[in-house]
Amino acid sequence: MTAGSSPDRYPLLPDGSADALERGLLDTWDAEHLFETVQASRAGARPYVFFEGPPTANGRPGIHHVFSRTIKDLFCRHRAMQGYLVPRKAGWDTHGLPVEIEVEKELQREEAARRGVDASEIAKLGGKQLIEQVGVAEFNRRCRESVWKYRGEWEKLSQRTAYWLDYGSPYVTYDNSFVESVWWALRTLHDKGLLTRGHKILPYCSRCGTALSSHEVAQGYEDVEDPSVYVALDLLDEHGAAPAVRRRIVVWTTTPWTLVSNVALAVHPDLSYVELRKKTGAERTIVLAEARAAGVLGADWADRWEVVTTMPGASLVGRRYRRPLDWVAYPSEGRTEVIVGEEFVSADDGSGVVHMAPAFGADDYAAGQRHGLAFVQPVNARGEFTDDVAEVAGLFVKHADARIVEALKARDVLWKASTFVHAYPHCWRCGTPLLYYARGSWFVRTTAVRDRLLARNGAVNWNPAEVGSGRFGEWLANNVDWAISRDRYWGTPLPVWVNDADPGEIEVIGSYAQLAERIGRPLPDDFDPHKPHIDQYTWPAASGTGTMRRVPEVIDTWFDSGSMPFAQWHYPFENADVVAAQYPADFICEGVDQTRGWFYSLIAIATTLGDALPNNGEGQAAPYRNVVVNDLVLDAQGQKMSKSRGNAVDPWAVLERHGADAVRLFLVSTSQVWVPRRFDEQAIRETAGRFLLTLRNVYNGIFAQYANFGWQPGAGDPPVAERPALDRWILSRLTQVEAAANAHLDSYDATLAARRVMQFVDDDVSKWYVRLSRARFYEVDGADNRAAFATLHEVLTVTCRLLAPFAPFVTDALHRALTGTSVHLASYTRESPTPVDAVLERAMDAVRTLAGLGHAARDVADVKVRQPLPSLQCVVPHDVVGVEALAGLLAAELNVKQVDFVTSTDGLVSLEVKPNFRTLGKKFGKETPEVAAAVAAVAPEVARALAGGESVTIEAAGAARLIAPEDVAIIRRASGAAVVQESGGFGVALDPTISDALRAEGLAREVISRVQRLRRDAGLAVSDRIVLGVWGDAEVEAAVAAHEAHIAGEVLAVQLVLGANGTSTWTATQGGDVDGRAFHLALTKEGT
RNA sequence: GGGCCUGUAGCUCAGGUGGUUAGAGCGCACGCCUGAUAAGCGUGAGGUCAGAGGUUCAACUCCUCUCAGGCCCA
Repeated sequence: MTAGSSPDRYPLLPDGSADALERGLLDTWDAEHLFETVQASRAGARPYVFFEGPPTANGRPGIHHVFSRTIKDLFCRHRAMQGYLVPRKAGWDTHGLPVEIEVEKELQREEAARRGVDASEIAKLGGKQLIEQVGVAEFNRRCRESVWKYRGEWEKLSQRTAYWLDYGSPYVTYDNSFVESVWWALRTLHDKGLLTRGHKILPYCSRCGTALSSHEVAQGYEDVEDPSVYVALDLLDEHGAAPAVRRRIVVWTTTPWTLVSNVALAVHPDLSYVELRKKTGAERTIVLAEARAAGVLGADWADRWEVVTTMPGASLVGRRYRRPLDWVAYPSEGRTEVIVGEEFVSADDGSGVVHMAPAFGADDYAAGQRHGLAFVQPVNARGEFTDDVAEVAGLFVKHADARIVEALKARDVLWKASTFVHAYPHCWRCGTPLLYYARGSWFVRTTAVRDRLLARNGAVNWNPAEVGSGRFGEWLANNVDWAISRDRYWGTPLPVWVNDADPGEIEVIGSYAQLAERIGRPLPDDFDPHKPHIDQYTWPAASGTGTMRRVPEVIDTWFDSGSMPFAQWHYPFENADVVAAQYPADFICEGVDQTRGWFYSLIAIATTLGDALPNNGEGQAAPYRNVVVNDLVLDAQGQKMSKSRGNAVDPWAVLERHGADAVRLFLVSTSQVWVPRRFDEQAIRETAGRFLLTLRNVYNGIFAQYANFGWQPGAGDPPVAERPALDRWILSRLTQVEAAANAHLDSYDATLAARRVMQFVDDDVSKWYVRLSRARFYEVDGADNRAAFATLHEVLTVTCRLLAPFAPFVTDALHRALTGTSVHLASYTRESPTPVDAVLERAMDAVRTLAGLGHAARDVADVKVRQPLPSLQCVVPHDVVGVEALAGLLAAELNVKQVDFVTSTDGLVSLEVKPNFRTLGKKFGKETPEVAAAVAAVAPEVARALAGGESVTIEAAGAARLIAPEDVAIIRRASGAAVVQESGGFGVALDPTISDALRAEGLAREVISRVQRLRRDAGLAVSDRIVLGVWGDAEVEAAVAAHEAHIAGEVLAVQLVLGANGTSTWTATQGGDVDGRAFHLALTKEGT
């Protein structure tokens, strides 16, 4: 052992927790401005454009955020290491209902405290009242504030998990500049005729006077008892007149009040319908779905009814009928009292005939659009019938059900009425049953560009591909116009001004300058485009009469986030050059829940804007070229995490226990990111944690500990070609792994990339290279030692780079220790990696297989590895070459004196012929099994011929068959008296004979082993020299004497005292025995 | 009701173009090593490949249906 010249040239990683190591590095990065340095070092390089999907900061970030941010970060890091400039502008989504709800709850609590009642009491008042009570200005002021409630925590968590993002100049969707860009987009859409007015059916709370989002609706389902009413409506003949014999069609509804607004019936065109006549009754008949006859008429219906005809629903389509109630006049426009065909009609309940009221159901409305049906809406915003319906005017619709049922009975259209229990949505605030209700809305006419949406989507590289073609593609193919207006307060105001005297006269404002021009004066310095301030801006209509006033709505917050590619740069008012360079994105990544969210809003806006954006003309791709979609993070039991279940994981606690590296590595490597993954801390420890420990051990325990005795990279290191096979092998493997990881990341497969590198470190580096090379690290100055250090240094350094995107902390610590520089400034791949030696890799594979078999043979022979054995004979498949050169490694690994590779000509080998079904199947088809059986049973000389590469003819299945060498695999079997193990064409035969000399050698090794343990127990350093004493059993003493020099060299003994315990005072002594032979060991540290 | 995903060992996952002993890690059992040591390594036992049909000489793999779980939509 050479004395160390600079003991801390390679500093050991500290023993503390991963958390401590990572926090230390964060401080270092901070002090070095590492992120800024990386960005600056890539200035002028080709950009790799990343768009950050903006989170809302009014909720705490969870572990699933760590997940998607890890993926975003790792691809950005990889591309940066490849030399790209990767812009990483942070962003915040600041508008919208979630923010309003937070503030609303806050207001409810305050109001409750003021009145001294429970907050739930206040909630029943309805949201709008409370908001209007404090005033929209104050409400929006609070929303603006509320958005930032958790901003600090988001930034801290991002920083802690090494999600590098430029938080210095984020885009904020409520900023005036952002809003102005959104206005520009809306104005542009309007100029293209793509922004229009229409209706949309929304779940609506008549008490709160507001529509609810699907998320809110989902919170409010309750089981309630509702009417179940069947009506039988007269079918008319071809001329629209009532036929002589009454024919009626049976219709089911659970909302009788909507029958007032009935305009059509729907049947399923492919469903079978029957016309039935009562066996004992008059001529009149009824029509309903065949499958529902039993449900509607009773299980014994066939006893009482006879089938007149059976027909598909399609033949009912177009028929006229008479509506159940004629309380409202039909408008002049649109078809009425007609049967239409609709796929959504089911035969699972009801009568298979659905009543259509387009103002009160989403299906109904869509059907109304498709079939040009009339639109009847005799219900006001409070949920009451209007004065147009004298019979029930002023009544809340649900309360009118009873009166309506009475009227149906009186008109002889009621078939039967009962009640049933089902889940129905209620307002989560006040408990009022929701109505599906048509509201006036503004739409982006995405249906007008559906083909272009599909074409652009087709050009996107989706990961996984199914999301693009399936979930997202289906959604686009069935796309309906995007309703972008919201009757809310906190959002980008819809920049539409309408003449209060003529709703047909509208103007869409596309910039603040244009607004100032309209009102004829500059906007104030503190101009705020939000409600209510914006609503004060009015001007006389151009037509001469009336005033232009802004419509009350704000827009869907998804329109904000979908506008970020240009709005984050205040395009087109500023930064046209930046947008030209950074649009579209090369890469975005979000969760699957964003298919209808951000993925959609980005592509919808980009497609409708078309060449108003740079690089976005006809035929261009989507605003993103590559997407990675991640799935949910579930708990350890596979359950969705949620606050209510109490199984949500606190990311901070997890990071503290395992460190960000382990968490990131676990999340990415455990399964493909688009598969839901279970978050199990036990699993983190066992997989990522263990892996990182191995990596650290290789550095701390092997490399650094011994390199600090004096090795450093230099001219004295042998060139790779002159290093031992083991070194050349691991370097060849390294080159393969480097290329594979890089290629996987290039194709957005982070999981395979991570697994490939992890497997390399664990299997190739730790389990094989380091284990077999350990002794080479005990000295630093020989050529072989230098080769080992140089090789491991290269392996570790490159491995750090390959892992840096996944585990940015520990790889940086190691890379700095190895090279003095940050891994994040390094290049992901080397310019001139070691060439791959495929033959050597194959041979090493064979050796590893043989080593496994050898260990198994030792197990069977029950001889421990410490006991040398005379010989091992090996057989390998004939196409494995170069193994002989590695015989030494195998001999050392298995502790045998001699390793031989035997061939088929040797008597020790028998041949087995294994049919190759792949080629035989092609030649012999149905007869394959018989031919294969004959092939397997050929005589030894035939087998030998095949092994020699000759074709042979054999008799099989009643004919002569020509069998070529490629039709078989030859398995060589070692045979003889030795212990034989074999697998897949590899085999070993171990000679278990232990001669006296071998036994002595085994004893000597036993002694060495025990002395080493004693050294360690006595607390000696690995380089301490000792005086060693051995006495006891004669055979042991003889063995030690015979191998004295070797033992002394291994245990660093400067003197070996044999056969007497003498009078020395030993530092440490130990008694023991081997196979019943007792002896004593004693040692003293030199110089004491 | 529709779309998509998933179902392989106790657990977590691999298994181009169909080919006859279905693999790995963890865990478990047994053992090795003792100069990575609160580390390292080996061997082994564990599977009707969710189920049922079909195509084929041959199905974990292709097709159809069913079941279970998940996500999204209605």
